[in-house]
Amino acid sequence: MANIQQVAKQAGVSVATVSRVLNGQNTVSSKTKTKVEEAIKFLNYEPSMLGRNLRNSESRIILILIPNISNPFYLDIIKGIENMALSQGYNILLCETDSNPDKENIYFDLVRKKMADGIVSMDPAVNVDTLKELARTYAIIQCSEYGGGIGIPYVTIDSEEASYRAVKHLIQIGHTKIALMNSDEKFLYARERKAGYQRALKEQGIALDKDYVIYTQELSFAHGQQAMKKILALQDRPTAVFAVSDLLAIGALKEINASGLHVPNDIAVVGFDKIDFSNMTNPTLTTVAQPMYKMGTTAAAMLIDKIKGREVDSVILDHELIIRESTSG
Amino acid sequence: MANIQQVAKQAGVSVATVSRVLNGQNTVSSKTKTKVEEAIKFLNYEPSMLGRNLRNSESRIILILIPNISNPFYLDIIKGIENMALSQGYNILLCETDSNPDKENIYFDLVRKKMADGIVSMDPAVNVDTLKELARTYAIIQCSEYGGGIGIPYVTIDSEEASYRAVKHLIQIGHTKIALMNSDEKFLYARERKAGYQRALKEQGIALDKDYVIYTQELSFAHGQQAMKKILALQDRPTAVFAVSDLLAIGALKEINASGLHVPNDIAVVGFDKIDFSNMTNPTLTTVAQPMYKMGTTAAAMLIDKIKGREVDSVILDHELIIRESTSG
DNA sequence: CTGAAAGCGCTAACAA
DNA sequence: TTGTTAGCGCTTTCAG
Repeated sequence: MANIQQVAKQAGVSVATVSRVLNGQNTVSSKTKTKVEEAIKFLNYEPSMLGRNLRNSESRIILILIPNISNPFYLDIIKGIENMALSQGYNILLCETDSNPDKENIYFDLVRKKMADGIVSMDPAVNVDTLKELARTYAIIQCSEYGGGIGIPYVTIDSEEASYRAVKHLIQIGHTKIALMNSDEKFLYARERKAGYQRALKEQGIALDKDYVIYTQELSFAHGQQAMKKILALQDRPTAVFAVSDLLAIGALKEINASGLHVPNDIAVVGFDKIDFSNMTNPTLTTVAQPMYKMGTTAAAMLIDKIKGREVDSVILDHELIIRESTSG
Repeated sequence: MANIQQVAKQAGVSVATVSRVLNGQNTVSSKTKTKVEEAIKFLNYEPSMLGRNLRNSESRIILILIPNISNPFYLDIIKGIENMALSQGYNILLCETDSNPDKENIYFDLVRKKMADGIVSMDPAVNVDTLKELARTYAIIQCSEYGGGIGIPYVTIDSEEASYRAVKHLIQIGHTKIALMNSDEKFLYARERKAGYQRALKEQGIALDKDYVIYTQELSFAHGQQAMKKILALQDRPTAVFAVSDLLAIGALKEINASGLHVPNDIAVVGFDKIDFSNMTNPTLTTVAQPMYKMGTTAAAMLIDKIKGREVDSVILDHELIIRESTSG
């Protein structure tokens, strides 16, 4: 547990010189450098980040805010953020908010108390006012979800267009009775995905049936099952379902199977997110792929730029429709 | 961005007094306390953890080492660790090692460099020598997986017994031709689960068929599929499969379905871990439940004890066999 | 009950 | 090329 002083003494130089060697400055003669390196090795010295961080007024930690760690949707984004962060000497603190303001506040405190240098927020339910307030002082990026027009840079995909393409695909393979399984429209992405759904229907002259639009409280398997139950109970049952999340869609799949109907012959299903499990279901799930990993690296790079005081602009990434068994029996 | 000096000046007291108020010491008169609190509010002061951490030689961060963030197995353990940590004023840094020594080393460095106060390791493939070496100086707990006898405290379940019960269940419902889908036996849990499998067979006088023991390189869906392919190709096909992980079992399920056979009528399947998705498959999966959340809280509590310099003993928690559709048509 | 002052381990401006 | 020294923001003796 040696410190820089002891290394300096051991090497017979000053702490400044040791610090220079530590930080790879080339203003040190190779002789002294060797001496210092030997002393470091001899004493088994490891520089303390606590001292360095205080001195530099930085923590080299970035916060990732997600509503729920169990949602596989976030996995690849997180990996992207982490790898980019690591490559720039940052570490990530993964924070599950449960969309609970108290828990959010614990994590916001971390940046207020200088224990974190910035935040990548992926929580659509986060307290937007607090976030906006924080963003005035601290580096914050919104990822995947963004509360439009609150002036925080974001990275996302074009949800409206993605939704439009998914529904158009269903129409092209012959469906006209298409249900939408959506989130609460308090979320921007929910409004955008509904808009895309409507545009596709309208373009093909299909009237919007209000009964075909079902809202769920959560993007979970169980809520997908529940919603599908309602859809199956409809008088004029739709022949296709577009769910705004794979977890919902997988719940729907299960429910359809349980009712003795066949996917896709009786009802076709499209999900959204391309989580790993969407390829493990029976049948495999047609879904919209977001470039998760890239979203993560982009968000991290933007955040680090912001931390360093540089200007950053929002980014919209591409998406892709993955056609699999649930729409092509 | 006020600091403690400015608060002291504003309140007309010394920094020591401010610090006392901050830390809730009751050696401050209520008058001065009020003055200080007003100054804090007035200046919008937030104490910096960088300063405090350096002074206290602690980071209040604990590391969680997992091989792969995508494995749902770890989710509840992580939640348990996090909640316990939070309640004690610690934050968690989630570290995915990819079972890659270089990446492990990045994270080990965090504790060497005082950026983390301790480690909960859940990586069975972690470099045991390094871990052992680190454990001499730093607080380390092994969770769920442990490399026996290396002197690091651990929390886990009795894998041998759990495996024994799972296999016994299969025997009780009439199976005698039972395959074991196992991990590489370099992992202790793999050896223990095999031992439980053997004990159950032996107890019932069923001879061990070497062809029925299949090893997979990874605990993943894809590897479960592959392994199941091999099992299905066997001359004398087993009527039941016990997989040491739900992900393997779900892969097996998919493969059996694809081959036109029926679960459980043709082949019964048992998994291990009770991940969320084990209840979403068709049919739902019989599996062994580990008390994940409790494992997490226990590990965190043990680690914090260790950080504070207290003695800690290893813990073995209970498990439970969850019988569902994949073994009871 | 309160204040002065030392120091946690490090970096960087300035001087030599 | 190297050393001296002043902090970064906080906690905690020790004195009063």
